[in-house]
Amino acid sequence: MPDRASPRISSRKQPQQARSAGLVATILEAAVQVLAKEGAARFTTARVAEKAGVSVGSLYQYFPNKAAILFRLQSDEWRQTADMLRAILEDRARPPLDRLRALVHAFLKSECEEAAMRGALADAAPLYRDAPEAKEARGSADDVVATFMREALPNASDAVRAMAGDLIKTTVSQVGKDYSETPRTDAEISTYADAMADMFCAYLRSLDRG
Amino acid sequence: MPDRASPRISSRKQPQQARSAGLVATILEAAVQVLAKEGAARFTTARVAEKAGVSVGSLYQYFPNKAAILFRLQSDEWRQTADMLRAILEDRARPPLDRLRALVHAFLKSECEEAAMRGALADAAPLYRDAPEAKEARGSADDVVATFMREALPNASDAVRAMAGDLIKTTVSQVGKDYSETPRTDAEISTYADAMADMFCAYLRSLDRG
DNA sequence: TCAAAATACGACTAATTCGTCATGTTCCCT
DNA sequence: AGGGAACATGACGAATTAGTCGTATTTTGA
Repeated sequence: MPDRASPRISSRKQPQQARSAGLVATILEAAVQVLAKEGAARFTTARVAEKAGVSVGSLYQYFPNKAAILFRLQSDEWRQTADMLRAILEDRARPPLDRLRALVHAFLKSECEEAAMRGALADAAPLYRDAPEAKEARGSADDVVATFMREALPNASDAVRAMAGDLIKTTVSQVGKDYSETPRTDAEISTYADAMADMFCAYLRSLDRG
Repeated sequence: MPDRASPRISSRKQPQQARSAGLVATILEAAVQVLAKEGAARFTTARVAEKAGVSVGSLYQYFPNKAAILFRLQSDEWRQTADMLRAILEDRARPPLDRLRALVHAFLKSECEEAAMRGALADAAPLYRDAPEAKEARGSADDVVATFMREALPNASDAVRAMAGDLIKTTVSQVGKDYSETPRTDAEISTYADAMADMFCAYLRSLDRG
Protein backbone atom coordinates (compact mmCIF):
# COMPACT_ATOMS: atom_id res chain seq x y z
CA MET A 1 0.00 0.00 0.00
CA PRO A 2 2.45 2.58 -1.25
CA ASP A 3 1.80 5.92 -2.86
CA ARG A 4 -1.70 6.69 -3.99
CA ALA A 5 -1.20 6.47 -7.73
CA SER A 6 0.87 4.14 -9.86
CA PRO A 7 2.30 6.61 -12.35
CA ARG A 8 4.02 5.63 -15.53
CA ILE A 9 7.53 4.53 -14.99
CA SER A 10 8.74 3.96 -18.53
CA SER A 11 11.50 6.00 -20.01
CA ARG A 12 10.61 9.55 -20.88
CA LYS A 13 12.84 9.73 -23.92
CA GLN A 14 15.59 7.58 -25.33
CA PRO A 15 19.10 9.02 -25.40
CA GLN A 16 20.09 9.64 -28.99
CA GLN A 17 23.59 10.97 -28.79
CA ALA A 18 26.55 9.32 -27.15
CA ARG A 19 26.86 11.84 -24.34
CA SER A 20 23.29 11.36 -23.16
CA ALA A 21 23.64 7.58 -23.19
CA GLY A 22 26.65 8.02 -20.99
CA LEU A 23 24.67 10.35 -18.83
CA VAL A 24 22.01 7.76 -18.20
CA ALA A 25 24.69 5.26 -17.20
CA THR A 26 26.28 7.82 -14.90
CA ILE A 27 22.95 8.52 -13.26
CA LEU A 28 22.29 4.84 -12.65
CA GLU A 29 25.70 4.35 -11.10
CA ALA A 30 25.19 7.36 -8.88
CA ALA A 31 21.77 6.06 -7.93
CA VAL A 32 23.27 2.79 -6.76
CA GLN A 33 25.77 4.63 -4.61
CA VAL A 34 23.24 6.98 -3.10
CA LEU A 35 20.94 4.09 -2.35
CA ALA A 36 23.67 2.06 -0.72
CA LYS A 37 25.23 4.89 1.26
CA GLU A 38 22.25 7.02 2.21
CA GLY A 39 19.41 4.52 2.29
CA ALA A 40 15.97 4.60 0.78
CA ALA A 41 14.69 7.48 2.89
CA ARG A 42 17.41 9.84 1.71
CA PHE A 43 17.31 8.72 -1.89
CA THR A 44 16.30 11.90 -3.73
CA THR A 45 16.64 12.97 -7.32
CA ALA A 46 18.67 15.95 -6.19
CA ARG A 47 21.19 13.79 -4.37
CA VAL A 48 21.47 11.37 -7.28
CA ALA A 49 22.02 14.23 -9.69
CA GLU A 50 24.65 15.79 -7.47
CA LYS A 51 26.47 12.49 -7.01
CA ALA A 52 26.41 11.99 -10.76
CA GLY A 53 27.74 15.50 -11.35
CA VAL A 54 24.68 16.33 -13.39
CA SER A 55 21.75 18.69 -13.00
CA VAL A 56 18.30 17.59 -11.89
CA GLY A 57 16.89 18.85 -15.15
CA SER A 58 19.05 16.45 -17.11
CA LEU A 59 18.00 13.62 -14.89
CA TYR A 60 14.34 14.33 -15.47
CA GLN A 61 14.92 14.30 -19.19
CA TYR A 62 15.49 10.54 -19.13
CA PHE A 63 13.52 9.46 -16.09
CA PRO A 64 9.95 10.68 -15.69
CA ASN A 65 10.16 10.52 -11.91
CA LYS A 66 12.06 9.14 -8.98
CA ALA A 67 10.29 5.80 -9.04
CA ALA A 68 11.50 5.21 -12.58
CA ILE A 69 15.11 5.23 -11.44
CA LEU A 70 14.41 2.77 -8.67
CA PHE A 71 12.41 0.55 -10.98
CA ARG A 72 15.21 0.57 -13.48
CA LEU A 73 17.69 -0.55 -10.84
CA GLN A 74 15.38 -3.31 -9.65
CA SER A 75 14.71 -4.34 -13.21
CA ASP A 76 18.37 -4.71 -14.00
CA GLU A 77 18.87 -6.80 -10.86
CA TRP A 78 15.99 -9.08 -11.79
CA ARG A 79 17.20 -9.63 -15.31
CA GLN A 80 20.66 -10.43 -14.10
CA THR A 81 19.75 -12.98 -11.44
CA ALA A 82 16.96 -14.45 -13.54
CA ASP A 83 19.42 -15.25 -16.31
CA MET A 84 21.82 -16.80 -13.86
CA LEU A 85 19.19 -18.98 -12.23
CA ARG A 86 17.67 -20.05 -15.52
CA ALA A 87 21.04 -21.21 -16.75
CA ILE A 88 21.43 -23.39 -13.68
CA LEU A 89 17.94 -24.86 -13.72
CA GLU A 90 17.97 -25.68 -17.42
CA ASP A 91 21.26 -27.56 -17.41
CA ARG A 92 19.79 -31.00 -18.05
CA ALA A 93 23.13 -32.73 -17.76
CA ARG A 94 22.90 -32.58 -13.98
CA PRO A 95 20.34 -34.35 -11.80
CA PRO A 96 17.50 -32.06 -10.74
CA LEU A 97 18.32 -31.96 -7.05
CA ASP A 98 21.90 -31.05 -7.85
CA ARG A 99 20.68 -28.13 -9.87
CA LEU A 100 18.37 -27.06 -7.09
CA ARG A 101 21.26 -27.06 -4.67
CA ALA A 102 23.39 -25.04 -7.06
CA LEU A 103 20.56 -22.60 -7.48
CA VAL A 104 20.19 -22.02 -3.77
CA HIS A 105 23.90 -21.41 -3.43
CA ALA A 106 24.05 -19.02 -6.35
CA PHE A 107 21.00 -17.11 -5.28
CA LEU A 108 22.00 -16.71 -1.68
CA LYS A 109 25.47 -15.59 -2.65
CA SER A 110 24.06 -13.09 -5.10
CA GLU A 111 21.67 -11.72 -2.50
CA CYS A 112 24.51 -11.21 -0.06
CA GLU A 113 26.52 -9.16 -2.51
CA GLU A 114 25.71 -5.46 -2.47
CA ALA A 115 23.42 -6.20 0.42
CA ALA A 116 23.21 -2.55 1.46
CA MET A 117 21.97 -1.47 -1.93
CA ARG A 118 19.57 -4.37 -2.22
CA GLY A 119 18.17 -3.73 1.21
CA ALA A 120 17.58 -0.08 0.45
CA LEU A 121 16.00 -1.02 -2.85
CA ALA A 122 13.61 -3.27 -0.97
CA ASP A 123 12.80 -0.43 1.43
CA ALA A 124 11.91 1.72 -1.54
CA ALA A 125 9.75 -0.98 -3.08
CA PRO A 126 6.49 0.74 -2.17
CA LEU A 127 7.43 3.48 -4.62
CA TYR A 128 7.62 1.27 -7.67
CA ARG A 129 6.15 -2.14 -6.97
CA ASP A 130 2.60 -1.31 -7.97
CA ALA A 131 3.53 0.02 -11.38
CA PRO A 132 2.15 -2.10 -14.21
CA GLU A 133 5.63 -2.76 -15.55
CA ALA A 134 6.65 -4.36 -12.28
CA LYS A 135 3.77 -6.81 -12.32
CA GLU A 136 4.69 -8.17 -15.72
CA ALA A 137 8.23 -8.89 -14.62
CA ARG A 138 7.04 -11.14 -11.82
CA GLY A 139 5.44 -13.73 -14.04
CA SER A 140 8.47 -14.50 -16.15
CA ALA A 141 10.22 -16.85 -13.72
CA ASP A 142 7.21 -19.12 -13.38
CA ASP A 143 7.62 -21.22 -16.54
CA VAL A 144 11.24 -21.98 -15.81
CA VAL A 145 10.36 -23.26 -12.37
CA ALA A 146 7.37 -25.19 -13.70
CA THR A 147 9.55 -26.95 -16.26
CA PHE A 148 12.07 -27.79 -13.61
CA MET A 149 9.46 -29.19 -11.25
CA ARG A 150 8.24 -31.59 -13.95
CA GLU A 151 11.72 -33.04 -14.08
CA ALA A 152 12.23 -33.05 -10.34
CA LEU A 153 8.85 -34.56 -9.48
CA PRO A 154 7.97 -36.95 -12.32
CA ASN A 155 5.59 -38.95 -10.15
CA ALA A 156 3.65 -36.10 -8.54
CA SER A 157 0.44 -34.47 -9.63
CA ASP A 158 0.36 -31.08 -11.28
CA ALA A 159 -1.22 -29.51 -8.23
CA VAL A 160 1.50 -30.82 -5.94
CA ARG A 161 4.18 -29.68 -8.36
CA ALA A 162 2.73 -26.20 -8.57
CA MET A 163 2.52 -25.91 -4.82
CA ALA A 164 6.03 -27.20 -4.27
CA GLY A 165 7.43 -24.89 -6.93
CA ASP A 166 5.68 -21.93 -5.47
CA LEU A 167 6.87 -22.75 -1.98
CA ILE A 168 10.48 -23.15 -3.03
CA LYS A 169 10.41 -20.02 -5.13
CA THR A 170 8.98 -17.92 -2.34
CA THR A 171 11.22 -19.43 0.28
CA VAL A 172 14.44 -18.89 -1.62
CA SER A 173 13.56 -15.34 -2.47
CA GLN A 174 12.19 -14.20 0.88
CA VAL A 175 14.60 -16.05 3.11
CA GLY A 176 17.43 -14.82 0.93
CA LYS A 177 16.42 -11.23 1.50
CA ASP A 178 16.12 -11.74 5.23
CA TYR A 179 19.37 -13.64 5.51
CA SER A 180 21.35 -11.06 3.61
CA GLU A 181 20.31 -8.24 5.90
CA THR A 182 23.24 -8.89 8.20
CA PRO A 183 26.76 -9.30 6.84
CA ARG A 184 27.91 -12.89 6.28
CA THR A 185 31.13 -14.64 5.44
CA ASP A 186 31.28 -16.89 2.42
CA ALA A 187 31.46 -19.93 4.69
CA GLU A 188 28.32 -18.91 6.54
CA ILE A 189 26.47 -18.34 3.31
CA SER A 190 27.53 -21.72 2.02
CA THR A 191 26.46 -23.51 5.19
CA TYR A 192 23.10 -21.82 5.22
CA ALA A 193 22.59 -22.54 1.53
CA ASP A 194 23.32 -26.19 2.16
CA ALA A 195 20.78 -26.28 4.94
CA MET A 196 18.15 -24.74 2.69
CA ALA A 197 19.01 -27.13 -0.10
CA ASP A 198 18.83 -30.05 2.30
CA MET A 199 15.38 -28.97 3.29
CA PHE A 200 14.16 -28.69 -0.28
CA CYS A 201 15.68 -32.01 -1.26
CA ALA A 202 14.15 -33.83 1.68
CA TYR A 203 10.82 -32.27 0.82
CA LEU A 204 10.95 -33.13 -2.86
CA ARG A 205 12.05 -36.68 -2.17
CA SER A 206 9.18 -37.18 0.24
CA LEU A 207 6.77 -35.76 -2.33
CA ASP A 208 8.08 -37.99 -5.07
CA ARG A 209 7.70 -41.07 -2.96
CA GLY A 210 4.00 -40.43 -2.51
CA MET B 1 19.25 1.81 6.09
CA PRO B 2 16.33 3.99 7.09
CA ASP B 3 16.36 7.46 8.47
CA ARG B 4 19.67 8.89 9.56
CA ALA B 5 19.21 8.69 13.32
CA SER B 6 17.51 6.13 15.49
CA PRO B 7 15.69 8.46 17.84
CA ARG B 8 14.15 7.38 21.09
CA ILE B 9 10.87 5.67 20.63
CA SER B 10 9.79 5.10 24.21
CA SER B 11 6.72 6.74 25.62
CA ARG B 12 7.03 10.41 26.34
CA LYS B 13 4.79 10.35 29.40
CA GLN B 14 2.44 7.85 30.92
CA PRO B 15 -1.28 8.69 30.93
CA GLN B 16 -2.35 9.26 34.49
CA GLN B 17 -6.03 10.01 34.23
CA ALA B 18 -8.69 7.84 32.69
CA ARG B 19 -9.36 10.16 29.78
CA SER B 20 -5.79 10.20 28.58
CA ALA B 21 -5.53 6.42 28.81
CA GLY B 22 -8.58 6.25 26.58
CA LEU B 23 -6.97 8.77 24.32
CA VAL B 24 -3.93 6.60 23.80
CA ALA B 25 -6.16 3.66 22.94
CA THR B 26 -8.15 5.81 20.53
CA ILE B 27 -4.97 6.98 18.84
CA LEU B 28 -3.73 3.43 18.40
CA GLU B 29 -7.00 2.30 16.88
CA ALA B 30 -7.00 5.25 14.53
CA ALA B 31 -3.40 4.48 13.62
CA VAL B 32 -4.34 0.95 12.62
CA GLN B 33 -7.10 2.25 10.39
CA VAL B 34 -5.00 4.92 8.76
CA LEU B 35 -2.25 2.41 8.14
CA ALA B 36 -4.62 -0.13 6.62
CA LYS B 37 -6.61 2.31 4.51
CA GLU B 38 -4.02 4.85 3.45
CA GLY B 39 -0.80 2.87 3.47
CA ALA B 40 2.57 3.58 4.95
CA ALA B 41 3.37 6.54 2.69
CA ARG B 42 0.28 8.46 3.77
CA PHE B 43 0.55 7.55 7.43
CA THR B 44 1.07 10.92 9.11
CA THR B 45 0.53 12.09 12.64
CA ALA B 46 -1.95 14.67 11.39
CA ARG B 47 -4.06 12.02 9.70
CA VAL B 48 -3.98 9.74 12.70
CA ALA B 49 -4.99 12.58 14.98
CA GLU B 50 -7.82 13.59 12.72
CA LYS B 51 -9.09 10.02 12.42
CA ALA B 52 -8.95 9.72 16.19
CA GLY B 53 -10.82 13.00 16.61
CA VAL B 54 -7.94 14.42 18.59
CA SER B 55 -5.44 17.21 18.08
CA VAL B 56 -1.85 16.59 16.99
CA GLY B 57 -0.66 18.21 20.18
CA SER B 58 -2.40 15.60 22.29
CA LEU B 59 -0.91 12.87 20.17
CA TYR B 60 2.58 14.20 20.72
CA GLN B 61 2.00 14.25 24.45
CA TYR B 62 2.06 10.45 24.57
CA PHE B 63 4.18 9.57 21.55
CA PRO B 64 7.50 11.36 21.05
CA ASN B 65 7.31 10.98 17.29
CA LYS B 66 5.65 9.16 14.44
CA ALA B 67 7.96 6.17 14.66
CA ALA B 68 6.87 5.56 18.23
CA ILE B 69 3.30 4.93 17.11
CA LEU B 70 4.41 2.49 14.47
CA PHE B 71 6.74 0.75 16.85
CA ARG B 72 3.97 0.40 19.38
CA LEU B 73 1.71 -1.23 16.80
CA GLN B 74 4.46 -3.61 15.73
CA SER B 75 5.27 -4.36 19.33
CA ASP B 76 1.71 -5.28 20.15
CA GLU B 77 1.58 -7.57 17.12
CA TRP B 78 4.79 -9.28 18.15
CA ARG B 79 3.67 -9.86 21.69
CA GLN B 80 0.37 -11.27 20.53
CA THR B 81 1.70 -13.76 17.99
CA ALA B 82 4.67 -14.67 20.15
CA ASP B 83 2.36 -15.72 22.97
CA MET B 84 0.25 -17.76 20.61
CA LEU B 85 3.22 -19.55 19.07
CA ARG B 86 4.88 -20.20 22.39
CA ALA B 87 1.70 -21.82 23.71
CA ILE B 88 1.69 -24.19 20.74
CA LEU B 89 5.38 -25.08 20.83
CA GLU B 90 5.45 -25.72 24.56
CA ASP B 91 2.50 -28.11 24.64
CA ARG B 92 4.51 -31.22 25.43
CA ALA B 93 1.50 -33.48 25.24
CA ARG B 94 1.71 -33.48 21.44
CA PRO B 95 4.53 -34.92 19.36
CA PRO B 96 6.98 -32.23 18.18
CA LEU B 97 6.17 -32.45 14.49
CA ASP B 98 2.48 -32.10 15.27
CA ARG B 99 3.22 -28.93 17.14
CA LEU B 100 5.31 -27.62 14.30
CA ARG B 101 2.47 -28.21 11.90
CA ALA B 102 0.02 -26.46 14.21
CA LEU B 103 2.43 -23.57 14.50
CA VAL B 104 2.71 -23.12 10.78
CA HIS B 105 -1.05 -23.13 10.42
CA ALA B 106 -1.59 -20.67 13.23
CA PHE B 107 1.13 -18.34 12.08
CA LEU B 108 0.07 -18.28 8.44
CA LYS B 109 -3.54 -17.70 9.38
CA SER B 110 -2.56 -14.89 11.70
CA GLU B 111 -0.40 -13.27 9.03
CA CYS B 112 -3.28 -13.33 6.58
CA GLU B 113 -5.60 -11.54 8.96
CA GLU B 114 -5.39 -7.77 8.73
CA ALA B 115 -3.00 -8.26 5.86
CA ALA B 116 -3.39 -4.68 4.64
CA MET B 117 -2.37 -3.26 7.97
CA ARG B 118 0.50 -5.69 8.40
CA GLY B 119 1.78 -5.00 4.93
CA ALA B 120 1.74 -1.27 5.51
CA LEU B 121 3.45 -1.78 8.83
CA ALA B 122 6.19 -3.68 7.05
CA ASP B 123 6.53 -0.89 4.50
CA ALA B 124 7.05 1.53 7.37
CA ALA B 125 9.63 -0.70 9.02
CA PRO B 126 12.57 1.51 8.02
CA LEU B 127 11.18 4.14 10.35
CA TYR B 128 11.35 2.08 13.50
CA ARG B 129 13.36 -1.07 12.95
CA ASP B 130 16.73 0.39 13.88
CA ALA B 131 15.57 1.71 17.23
CA PRO B 132 17.27 -0.01 20.15
CA GLU B 133 13.94 -1.18 21.54
CA ALA B 134 13.21 -3.06 18.34
CA LYS B 135 16.45 -4.99 18.48
CA GLU B 136 15.75 -6.35 21.94
CA ALA B 137 12.38 -7.68 20.92
CA ARG B 138 13.92 -9.83 18.21
CA GLY B 139 15.90 -12.05 20.52
CA SER B 140 13.01 -13.19 22.69
CA ALA B 141 11.68 -15.91 20.41
CA ASP B 142 15.02 -17.67 20.15
CA ASP B 143 14.97 -19.67 23.40
CA VAL B 144 11.50 -21.04 22.75
CA VAL B 145 12.58 -22.31 19.37
CA ALA B 146 15.84 -23.68 20.76
CA THR B 147 13.98 -25.64 23.42
CA PHE B 148 11.63 -27.01 20.82
CA MET B 149 14.44 -28.05 18.53
CA ARG B 150 16.03 -30.09 21.30
CA GLU B 151 12.83 -32.10 21.51
CA ALA B 152 12.32 -32.37 17.79
CA LEU B 153 15.91 -33.36 17.00
CA PRO B 154 17.16 -35.42 19.93
CA ASN B 155 19.81 -37.10 17.82
CA ALA B 156 21.27 -34.08 16.09
CA SER B 157 24.18 -31.89 17.10
CA ASP B 158 23.71 -28.46 18.59
CA ALA B 159 25.02 -26.79 15.46
CA VAL B 160 22.56 -28.62 13.27
CA ARG B 161 19.74 -27.85 15.64
CA ALA B 162 20.59 -24.15 15.69
CA MET B 163 20.76 -24.00 11.93
CA ALA B 164 17.51 -25.87 11.45
CA GLY B 165 15.75 -23.72 14.02
CA ASP B 166 16.98 -20.56 12.41
CA LEU B 167 15.97 -21.73 8.97
CA ILE B 168 12.48 -22.69 10.05
CA LYS B 169 12.01 -19.47 12.00
CA THR B 170 13.11 -17.31 9.12
CA THR B 171 11.16 -19.28 6.58
CA VAL B 172 7.88 -19.20 8.47
CA SER B 173 8.17 -15.53 9.14
CA GLN B 174 9.35 -14.33 5.75
CA VAL B 175 7.28 -16.65 3.62
CA GLY B 176 4.29 -15.80 5.76
CA LYS B 177 4.71 -12.11 5.00
CA ASP B 178 5.10 -12.74 1.30
CA TYR B 179 2.20 -15.17 1.12
CA SER B 180 -0.20 -12.86 2.90
CA GLU B 181 0.39 -10.02 0.49
CA THR B 182 -2.39 -11.23 -1.79
CA PRO B 183 -5.80 -12.15 -0.39
CA ARG B 184 -6.36 -15.86 0.35
CA THR B 185 -9.24 -18.07 1.27
CA ASP B 186 -9.04 -20.18 4.41
CA ALA B 187 -8.71 -23.30 2.28
CA GLU B 188 -5.76 -21.85 0.38
CA ILE B 189 -4.05 -20.85 3.57
CA SER B 190 -4.53 -24.29 5.02
CA THR B 191 -3.20 -26.03 1.92
CA TYR B 192 -0.15 -23.83 1.82
CA ALA B 193 0.45 -24.28 5.53
CA ASP B 194 0.32 -28.02 5.07
CA ALA B 195 2.86 -27.83 2.28
CA MET B 196 5.20 -25.78 4.44
CA ALA B 197 4.73 -28.14 7.36
CA ASP B 198 5.39 -31.10 5.08
CA MET B 199 8.62 -29.51 4.02
CA PHE B 200 9.77 -28.85 7.57
CA CYS B 201 8.81 -32.35 8.71
CA ALA B 202 10.62 -34.01 5.84
CA TYR B 203 13.64 -31.89 6.63
CA LEU B 204 13.65 -32.60 10.35
CA ARG B 205 13.14 -36.33 9.80
CA SER B 206 16.04 -36.44 7.41
CA LEU B 207 18.19 -34.52 9.90
CA ASP B 208 17.26 -36.81 12.76
CA ARG B 209 18.13 -39.92 10.76
CA GLY B 210 21.65 -38.79 9.96
C1' DT C 1 29.56 27.32 -42.00
C1' DC C 2 25.32 27.76 -39.69
C1' DA C 3 20.71 26.79 -38.29
C1' DA C 4 17.99 23.44 -36.13
C1' DA C 5 17.79 19.71 -33.05
C1' DA C 6 19.36 17.64 -29.02
C1' DT C 7 21.13 18.16 -24.67
C1' DA C 8 22.26 20.37 -20.26
C1' DC C 9 21.44 23.55 -16.67
C1' DG C 10 19.71 25.03 -11.96
C1' DA C 11 16.79 28.47 -9.72
C1' DC C 12 12.27 28.11 -8.47
C1' DT C 13 7.34 26.69 -7.01
C1' DA C 14 3.96 24.23 -4.78
C1' DA C 15 3.12 20.82 -1.69
C1' DT C 16 3.77 18.10 2.25
C1' DT C 17 5.53 16.90 6.61
C1' DC C 18 7.06 16.75 11.45
C1' DG C 19 6.92 18.48 15.75
C1' DT C 20 6.44 22.74 19.04
C1' DC C 21 4.41 25.98 22.05
C1' DA C 22 1.47 29.39 23.97
C1' DT C 23 -2.98 29.17 25.39
C1' DG C 24 -7.27 27.23 27.00
C1' DT C 25 -9.92 23.42 29.41
C1' DT C 26 -10.87 19.67 32.65
C1' DC C 27 -9.94 17.05 36.63
C1' DC C 28 -8.56 16.05 41.39
C1' DC C 29 -7.72 16.93 46.07
C1' DT C 30 -8.04 19.46 50.15
C1' DA D 1 -14.70 26.30 46.32
C1' DG D 2 -10.45 26.99 44.32
C1' DG D 3 -5.76 26.21 43.15
C1' DG D 4 -2.63 23.43 40.99
C1' DA D 5 -1.72 19.56 38.04
C1' DA D 6 -2.89 17.06 34.16
C1' DC D 7 -4.69 17.29 29.80
C1' DA D 8 -6.11 19.12 25.21
C1' DT D 9 -5.86 22.38 21.40
C1' DG D 10 -4.43 23.81 16.62
C1' DA D 11 -2.02 27.53 14.31
C1' DC D 12 2.52 27.85 13.05
C1' DG D 13 7.70 27.46 11.82
C1' DA D 14 11.30 25.06 9.76
C1' DA D 15 12.65 21.69 6.72
C1' DT D 16 12.49 18.80 2.85
C1' DT D 17 11.11 17.22 -1.63
C1' DA D 18 9.40 16.28 -6.49
C1' DG D 19 9.30 18.02 -10.64
C1' DT D 20 9.14 22.28 -14.12
C1' DC D 21 10.63 25.62 -17.33
C1' DG D 22 13.09 29.33 -19.51
C1' DT D 23 17.66 29.70 -20.92
C1' DA D 24 22.30 28.34 -22.32
C1' DT D 25 25.34 25.14 -24.61
C1' DT D 26 26.70 21.43 -27.68
C1' DT D 27 26.12 18.39 -31.59
C1' DT D 28 24.61 17.23 -36.15
C1' DG D 29 23.88 17.34 -40.91
C1' DA D 30 23.40 19.76 -45.06
